Amino acid sequence: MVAATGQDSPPALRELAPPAYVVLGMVRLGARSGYEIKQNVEQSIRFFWTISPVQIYPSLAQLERAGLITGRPEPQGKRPRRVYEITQAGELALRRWLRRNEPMPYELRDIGLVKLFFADALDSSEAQELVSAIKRRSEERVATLRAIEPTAKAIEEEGNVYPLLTLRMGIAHHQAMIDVCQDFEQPPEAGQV
Amino acid sequence: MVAATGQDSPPALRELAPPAYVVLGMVRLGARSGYEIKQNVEQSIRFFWTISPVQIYPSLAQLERAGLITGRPEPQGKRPRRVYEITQAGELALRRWLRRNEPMPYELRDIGLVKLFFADALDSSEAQELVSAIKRRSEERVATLRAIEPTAKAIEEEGNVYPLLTLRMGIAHHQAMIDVCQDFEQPPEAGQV
DNA sequence: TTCTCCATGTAAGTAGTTACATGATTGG
DNA sequence: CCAATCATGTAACTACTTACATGGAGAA
Repeated sequence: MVAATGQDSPPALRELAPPAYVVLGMVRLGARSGYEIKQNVEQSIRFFWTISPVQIYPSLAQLERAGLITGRPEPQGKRPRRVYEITQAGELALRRWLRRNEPMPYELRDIGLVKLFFADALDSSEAQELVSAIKRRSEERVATLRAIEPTAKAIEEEGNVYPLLTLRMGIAHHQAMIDVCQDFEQPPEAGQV
Repeated sequence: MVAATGQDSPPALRELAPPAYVVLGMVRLGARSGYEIKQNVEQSIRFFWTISPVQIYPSLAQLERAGLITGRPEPQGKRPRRVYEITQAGELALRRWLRRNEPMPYELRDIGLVKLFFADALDSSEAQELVSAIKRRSEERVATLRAIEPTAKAIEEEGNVYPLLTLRMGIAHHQAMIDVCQDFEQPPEAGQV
């Protein structure tokens, strides 16, 4: 591909990029302003997708031009503020994206695992220290995720069950890493339970 | 930070970036040329770190200037080729990096989980289809990783045990996601085993 | 009054990818 | 002789991050 850089064609007509769908989905779940979207992302999907204000505000404008959300000014006193709602067209576009069966690459970038991979260069006690650093990191992550569980359960009560599912995945995910570290530190006896 | 863009100071003296350490570590494990490094990465750490030829060759040059590896030409016939070995200084630098206790951010970027997070927008059968797509993806990943296990075990026999550990983590990791999907598809009866 | 939060952006820089370019060697 | 692989690179582009800019609102 050569063209379609984004300067030449009106963004409203081009295929939406993932950040725009994230914004659209968050508006659907009740985030009203760009600021609220950022807050909600930090409380939920940031563990598998990040987005910054610099991406959020242009995405909101693009979605509004495309008629997928409607915005109206709702200033707090003299502080400017624009609040949004999803439209019928927006609901449809979101569902179409969710149904679209396209490759979903799972991209992990983890210096910790890279270091662990090369840990044979260290002597054994230092390498063990690396293993427990990795383990501690996952333990902290599990604690962070558990702290979010009540919020996710409240969202579930309101009829949105999938945020809780992704949370459980994150927890299971890191718990599995903790278990592997533990096994490695104290190898289970063969023939024992 | 404002300066230190890389054009102005000789790269040999600046702090090495992660890709350079990846290259250094791979040379230590026996990858001789840039090409071999790329091959080995594709067989191992690509699941948590990727690197392209465009990063590899400049890194090799930088490491050589810094005295952490030594290279000599070893053409295959008329095809040019440069092979490398790690130096004492290189071993030290690698160990210093491995020991350095710095934050090790765990960065996951996964459109699949994002879609799952928003799946309440779909009706229930479509959402279930998404869950099984996620599950299938992890099953395929586990199969891919299992196929690498023999290689990792061979490397273990040669005295490098940590590559196998990171492989086991990857497997456990995705197996945990599979289990969560399964639980969600067939909720376990409370009070039952 | 001063600090933190709310709210929205611009400008510049970093890290990385993809596409392309080149050409030799090996195996069928 | 033709395709796949070996081997090394350059140039252009994309996506994202960080730093900065601005200023009102509410709380201590």
